[in-house]
Amino acid sequence: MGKQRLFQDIAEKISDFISDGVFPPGSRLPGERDLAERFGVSRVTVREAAIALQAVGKVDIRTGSGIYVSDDQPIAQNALPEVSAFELTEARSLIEAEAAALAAKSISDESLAELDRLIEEMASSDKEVALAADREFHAVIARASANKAMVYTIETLWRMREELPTVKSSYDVVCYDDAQLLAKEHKDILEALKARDPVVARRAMREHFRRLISTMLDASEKEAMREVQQRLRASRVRFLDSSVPG
Amino acid sequence: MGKQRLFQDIAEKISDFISDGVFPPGSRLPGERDLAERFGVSRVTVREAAIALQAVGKVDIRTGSGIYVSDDQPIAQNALPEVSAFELTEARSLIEAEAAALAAKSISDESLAELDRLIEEMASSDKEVALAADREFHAVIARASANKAMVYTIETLWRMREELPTVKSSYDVVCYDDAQLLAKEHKDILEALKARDPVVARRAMREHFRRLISTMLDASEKEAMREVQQRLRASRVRFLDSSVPG
DNA sequence: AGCGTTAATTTGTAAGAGCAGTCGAGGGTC
DNA sequence: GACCCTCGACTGCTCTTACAAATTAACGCT
Repeated sequence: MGKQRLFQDIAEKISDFISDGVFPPGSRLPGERDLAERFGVSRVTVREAAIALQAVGKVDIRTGSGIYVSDDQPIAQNALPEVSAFELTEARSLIEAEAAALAAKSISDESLAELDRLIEEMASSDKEVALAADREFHAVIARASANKAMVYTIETLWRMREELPTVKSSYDVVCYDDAQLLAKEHKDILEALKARDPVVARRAMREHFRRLISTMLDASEKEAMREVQQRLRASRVRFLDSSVPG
Repeated sequence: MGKQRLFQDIAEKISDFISDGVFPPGSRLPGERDLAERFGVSRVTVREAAIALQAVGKVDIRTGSGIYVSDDQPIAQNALPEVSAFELTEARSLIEAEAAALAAKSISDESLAELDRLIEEMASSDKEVALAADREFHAVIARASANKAMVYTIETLWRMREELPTVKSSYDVVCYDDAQLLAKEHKDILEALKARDPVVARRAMREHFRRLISTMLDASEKEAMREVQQRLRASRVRFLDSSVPG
């Protein structure tokens, strides 16, 4: 793992210096020639490192002047936060339930047909296909809410589910151990949407995720230590007691 | 405007080729020497362009093998979507209401005191201070939900409110034209949290945003009417001018 | 046919040079 | 004294040449 490009090493070192406050935001760091000598590498390498850092917005290279640390350092805005599978599912439960409630009032017949098709696809034995169908099922409902902010939010939540390793493993364990139950929940949601009933749609979506959380908690309980068990159980009580808006 | 770095020119050209399908995702593009000759630049410059593209994820440079176009081209994942002020407010209404309901059950006394302080700060005549306090008020409640996914989501929604120009202007018009009403709504939310009542907290938060939406709609109605009037006035002037032959 | 070695290709890094843009010190003008 | 202009030092930008290291494909051997 230790053998990556040299210029990437240099880029990381410089980046660390910036993080550690050696080079404060707005300040100018030593010239290319100087840096090359300090790191014991060629100017080309320093330059490549600088360009890589510039491309991600950490520094700003000004011709004839120097390399400057960018003022707005929080470039990590697009980075996903470290959340637990439980937190993510709770958030999805609350947010997607509201999206479903919105969708119930304005969903088109085409979208309903699409959802029908996706439920069938989720029964596929191919995990990849089933997962994609699951994702699309929730995405269609999000779009049917006719609110682009909700769509974006729900997309981001799904990215967390797939891109955060710990979350992904938790979901993969839980999601497909009871396919029939999963299918029934999706059908319940679809029925509520077909009936154009926001209240039932919200409840169905919450129930879907409530069951997922429950299964997750059961799964973790088997492997977790005693104190961890208690914390999760407390969380479960808190969520299950949450009163649903009418 | 036309004088930027040469390697950036090359990077743009290559990027265009990728967008235009000349180099499909996954394909390997010509070697550095080859590209250098085609563009009439040195190999170093091609290399710098490639590194810049790699830093933003458009290509993948493999030692000893070549430069490959990345499979997942949608780099615009961190870009905020184009949402209207109305959509954003609706989404905030639904999501922050749930965060408030969660927070009601677990918020600490310290956080409640913090919220008290922030409400006072929002009364400041300095718009900057008031805005920062508003933001922090919602952020404190989000954190009190003890769900990092909710915190991140609400942070992102606030970023939309500040970074999308059209949304920002809408909010700036609406938010401070009735400071007393705004203060009362915030106090209502705080009271519900102090009472540890999730249902009332949710309702108060929804009411807060419902009123904002309502005010926004009124404002946009007035704006639309004003535009119509102006257009009519312009037409009248034009007509009067043109109907008087010299 | 399968497998290991070799050779060609490609990226990675180095060193050195000259060009062009930036910025400040110093001198000149009003 | 205040302003402007020139000039020179500094810095980034691009090119050339050269070699090292990694990968890949061809080749020959078993």
